[in-house]
Amino acid sequence: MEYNFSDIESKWRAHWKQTKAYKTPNDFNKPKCYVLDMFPYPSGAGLHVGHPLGYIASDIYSRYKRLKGFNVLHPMGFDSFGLPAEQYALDTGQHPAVTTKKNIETFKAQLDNIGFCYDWEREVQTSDPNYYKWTQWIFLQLFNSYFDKKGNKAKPIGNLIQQFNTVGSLPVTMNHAPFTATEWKSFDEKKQQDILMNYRLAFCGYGEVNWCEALGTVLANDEVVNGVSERGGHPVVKKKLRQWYLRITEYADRLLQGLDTVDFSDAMKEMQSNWIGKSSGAEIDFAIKKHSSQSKSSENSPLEGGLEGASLRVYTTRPDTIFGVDFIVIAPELEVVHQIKSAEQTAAVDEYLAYVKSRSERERMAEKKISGVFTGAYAINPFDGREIPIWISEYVLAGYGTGAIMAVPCGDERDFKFAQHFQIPITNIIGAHFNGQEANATKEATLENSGFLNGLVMKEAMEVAIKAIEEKGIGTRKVNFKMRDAAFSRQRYWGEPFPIKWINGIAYPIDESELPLTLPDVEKYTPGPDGQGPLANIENWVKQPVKLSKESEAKVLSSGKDLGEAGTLETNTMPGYAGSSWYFLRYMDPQNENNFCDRKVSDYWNQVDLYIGGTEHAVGHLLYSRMWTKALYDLGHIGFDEPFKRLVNQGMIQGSSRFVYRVQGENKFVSFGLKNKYAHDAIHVDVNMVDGYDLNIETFRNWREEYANADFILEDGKYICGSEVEKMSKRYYNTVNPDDLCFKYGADTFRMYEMFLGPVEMSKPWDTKGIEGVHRFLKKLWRLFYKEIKAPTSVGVGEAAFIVTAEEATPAELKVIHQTIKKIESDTERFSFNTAVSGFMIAVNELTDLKCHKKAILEPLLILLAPYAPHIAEELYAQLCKVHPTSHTEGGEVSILDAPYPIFEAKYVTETSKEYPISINGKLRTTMHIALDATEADVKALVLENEIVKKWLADKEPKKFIFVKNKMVNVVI
RNA sequence: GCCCGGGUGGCGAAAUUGGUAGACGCAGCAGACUCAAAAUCUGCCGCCUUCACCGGUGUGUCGGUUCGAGUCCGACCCCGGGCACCA
Repeated sequence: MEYNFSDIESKWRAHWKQTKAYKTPNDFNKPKCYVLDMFPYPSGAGLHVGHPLGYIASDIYSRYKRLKGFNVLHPMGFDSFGLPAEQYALDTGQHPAVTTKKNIETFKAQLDNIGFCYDWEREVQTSDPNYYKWTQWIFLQLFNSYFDKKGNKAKPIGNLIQQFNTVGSLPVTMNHAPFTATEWKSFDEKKQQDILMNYRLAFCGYGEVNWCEALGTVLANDEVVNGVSERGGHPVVKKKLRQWYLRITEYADRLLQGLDTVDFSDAMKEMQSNWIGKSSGAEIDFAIKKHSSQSKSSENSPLEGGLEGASLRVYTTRPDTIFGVDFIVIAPELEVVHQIKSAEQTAAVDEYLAYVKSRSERERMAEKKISGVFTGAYAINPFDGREIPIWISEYVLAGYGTGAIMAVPCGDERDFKFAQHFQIPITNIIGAHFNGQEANATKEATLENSGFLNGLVMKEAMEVAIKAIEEKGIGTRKVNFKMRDAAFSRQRYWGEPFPIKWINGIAYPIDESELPLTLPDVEKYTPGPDGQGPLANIENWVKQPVKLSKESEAKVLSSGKDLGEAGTLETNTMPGYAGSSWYFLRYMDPQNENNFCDRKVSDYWNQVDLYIGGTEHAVGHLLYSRMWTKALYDLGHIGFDEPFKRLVNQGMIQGSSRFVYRVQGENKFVSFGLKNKYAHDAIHVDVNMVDGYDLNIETFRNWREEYANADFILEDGKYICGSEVEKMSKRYYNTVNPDDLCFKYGADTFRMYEMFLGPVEMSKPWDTKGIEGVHRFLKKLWRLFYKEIKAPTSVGVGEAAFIVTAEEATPAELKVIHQTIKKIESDTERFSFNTAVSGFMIAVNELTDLKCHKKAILEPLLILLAPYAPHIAEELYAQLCKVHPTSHTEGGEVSILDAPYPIFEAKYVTETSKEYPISINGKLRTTMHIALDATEADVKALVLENEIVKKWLADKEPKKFIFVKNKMVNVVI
C-alpha cells in the first residue's frame, strides 16, 4: 500500500464530521485556550493560497494545545454584511442574502478541504438575524450609556439624567450651555433629548463626514485612503450630514494605555497609537487688537461682545516658544474669520476662501503648496504685548485643536516655510540652534529673546510657561487627540438596521423584545431620496409599528402621540465593522437566545489567547472591537476590558505574475530574453500555464481563441516568461487555488508546505516549486510504517506490509525522538512553524537511516505530527493501534486527538561528552572530544597536549583560555 | 519627510543569551537501480586557489568594540510596510 492521500483524507474528514470530533464543550473544569482567526468576508472569488496561511497556523496551534490538555475554542464564521454583496446585487438584481449564502458554502467547502478543526456548531454569520439581534442589542447599550469622565468609564445614561435632575449639568458640558436642575426640569422633551444626545456613546449628530458619491454612502476615516474610498478607489468629499457616531474619542486614553497590557507587535502598537495621536500642550488666548477698519461683526458672532475684548484661542504643544510667535494662522473654515477680517483685506480673504472651497480633499493632499492670506487683524502676545498678524491658510485644519495655531517659524518647519514664502520677519529665540535656513524643532536649546523664560532650557520652560499662562487666566493645559469619533451609519441596504425610531425629531430606542429588527426584502437596491439608504424606499417597513422601550413609550404617550402610527424607523444601516466588533464573544455562547453571551461562559473563555490576522485591520476593526469590549466591561456585561491577549499578524502572500511579450501588431510572442529586440507589449498570462518560467505553449494556445494560431520566438527551444510580484488577484491571473494543490498533493502536504515557506509573519510571493519536497517527506514517513513487498505492476500498485514492530528502542533512536519532541514543542510555542517542519524532516531522515520501524519511536512522532498533518497522522496511528494494541488503545479505535502527548526526556538529549571546537585567537583550528564534567583545568591540560594546538601555538605561551560552556574552547595567545 | 521592519548561496530560508554561518527544502551536477522512464536511494553543491588535502575569503557598504560579530555600537546605501500638513 502506498501513501494514498486522497482516500485517507476523505476518510478521516468524514470520520471527524460523523463523530463530531471537534465539538468544543463549555467545560469549565478544564484549562481553556481561545485561538481565533479574523473571520473572512465571503467574497465571490473564493479562497486563494494566501487566505489559509493564518488559518493553518492557528489550526496547528489549536490542535497542539488540545493535545496538551487544553479545552480549545477555535471557531470560524463569516463577516457577511458588506458592500461588495450589495454592489453585486445592484448590478445583477440578486439578493445579497442569496449570493452571500452561496459564497459561504464555497468557503466552507474550501476550508474543510484543508482539514481544519473548527466546531461548525459555533459558526456565526453577522448577517444572520439571530446574530445581529445582539449587534442591535449592544448598540442599544451604547446608546443608553454615557462616558463618565471622572470615573473614566461608561455608565448608564440614567445616572446622568439623575444628575441633571438633582444638581444640574456637569462641570464640563458638551456642546451646550450649563444649566441648573430646575432649568433641566423646565426643558421640554426635545431639548432634554438633544442635550442627552451629546453624551450617548452611540449618538446621532450633524458633522462633516466622508461622503462617497459612487458608493452612495459615508465612510469612516479608516475606510478613506488618500482621499479616495478604500474599497473601489472612488472619490470622497466632505459633506455635512446627519450621521450616527460612536464616541470612541472618550476611550482614546484607555485604548492607548491598554496597549501596554497586550502582546501585539511593536509595529501594530505604533500604528494604533499614531492613529489615536495623543499630544499634550496648552490652549492660549490671544487678545485681538481693536482695529478701526474692522468689518462690522455679524449678529451671531462667536466673539462675545463683538471685537471689544475679544480673544482668539490657539492650541500648541510648545508653549515654551510663546515669545517666538511671529504670526497666527486660522483654518479658513472658521466662522471667526469673517469677524476679524479688515475692510482692506476683505476682498483678498473672500477670494482665498473661494479658492479653498474649490479644492477637493484629494487636491489638498496631493499638492501641498503654500497658500494663505492676511486677514488684516492683529493679535496681542499676552506676555510682551507684541502685535501679531493673523493669517488664514489651508495648512491649518479646522477639526483639530481649536483650528488656530500660533506660528513659531524658527522652531516649526511649516511655519518657517510660510514665513519665508510671505516674507514675515522671523524672531529667533534659540540662538545658534537656528541657522536662518531651516527651522529647528529642538527642545534642548536655551531660550533667548523670551522675556521671563530667558536662560531656561526649552524642556523646562514648557512647565514654567504653562503655569504662567494658567496663573494669568489666559489658557489651560490641554491634551488633544487626532482620533475622531467613528462614523457609524451607512446609507446602504446590506447591514444591520438601527433599532431606533424617530418621533418628532427625537431618536427613541425600540424595545429589546422587538429585536431582531430584521431587514425587509427589497426589489431594488437603489438609494432613497436625500442621501438616505434604500430602506427609505420601503414605506411599510419604515412605518411599521414597533414597541418602544418602556421609558420612551411613556415619554411619547405624554406628548400625545399615538404609538402605533407615530414616527419612522431609522433608514441608515450599521457599517461593516459593527458585527465584527464583538463576534469573538458570540463564539463563546453562539446559540444563547436570552443573552449575547452568558456571563459565566465569557468569564470562562475570557480573552482571546491568540488572535491571528492581517495588519490591514490595525486602525479599524482592532480599535473598534477594543472599544466595544471596554464599553461592555464598564457596563458589567463581561469581565475583561481587552479582547485580544496576543495578536500575531500573518504576512501577505503575494502573487508571482507571469508575462508573455507580444510583438506589436503581430500574433507573435517573443521569449523574455529576446524581447528587447522587438517592440512588444507585456501581457499577463495565467501562472497555472507556466512551469517556473517555461510557458506551456499548448495550454496557452488553448487559453483563448485568438492565441490558437500564435507564433513564438523561442530561446533554447523554450518560451521563457517574465515575472513580477503583485497582489494576488484574479485580474493578474496569478491566483493559485488551494483546492488544486490539495487535489494534487493532499491537504497534509499543502498545510505543511504553507508553513515551510517561511515565518508566518513574513510577506512573501507564492511559489509552488518546492511543494514536492514536503510531499516527498510525507511519503518517506509513510515508508517508516509500510514496506513494499511486491513491486508495482502495470495493472496496480504493489502490495505492502505494515512493518512497525514492538521492539525496544535503542538510545540512538530515543535520542532522535526526544530531540524532536523538544524542538517541535518549542517551535510550536513560539510560532516558528517553518523550522518545526524542518524538524520533522530531519527526524524522518534520521529514522530512515537508522532503519527504525519501532512503535516506541514512531508513535510519539505521529502525535507530534498530528497538529501539522492531521490526516496522515490519524491514519497511521489507527493502523498502529490496531496492530499493537495497548492498555490505552484497547476497546476500539482511539483517535489521535485524545492521544497522550509525548514527554521529552532530557537524558536522551544531553550527552556525557561532546566534540568541542578548539579555536586559537578566535579562529577554529581543530576539535576534541571532552567529557562534559571535566574541570577547566582538565580541559586546559588536554588542549595543550593536542598536536594541532601545539603546532599553532608554536613557542608562544597562551595568555588565557576562554571556556564557552558546552560550546567551545578558545585559546588566546 | 517621519516612524517601524528587513538586507545571509542560483532560490525559499536556518542560526536560544555574541561562540563551528548556510540546518531543512527547491533547483543543479554526478552516480546506483531500470531496456527505458517514473519512483526511490547515494554523493557533491558560497566564492577564490588546489588533482586532492590544506589554505584564504565570506552574512548590503565602511568603520568600531571583543579572544571571537550575521548577532552589539556609529555612519551610509538599498528593499518592504505604515503615517504624512494633527501645530
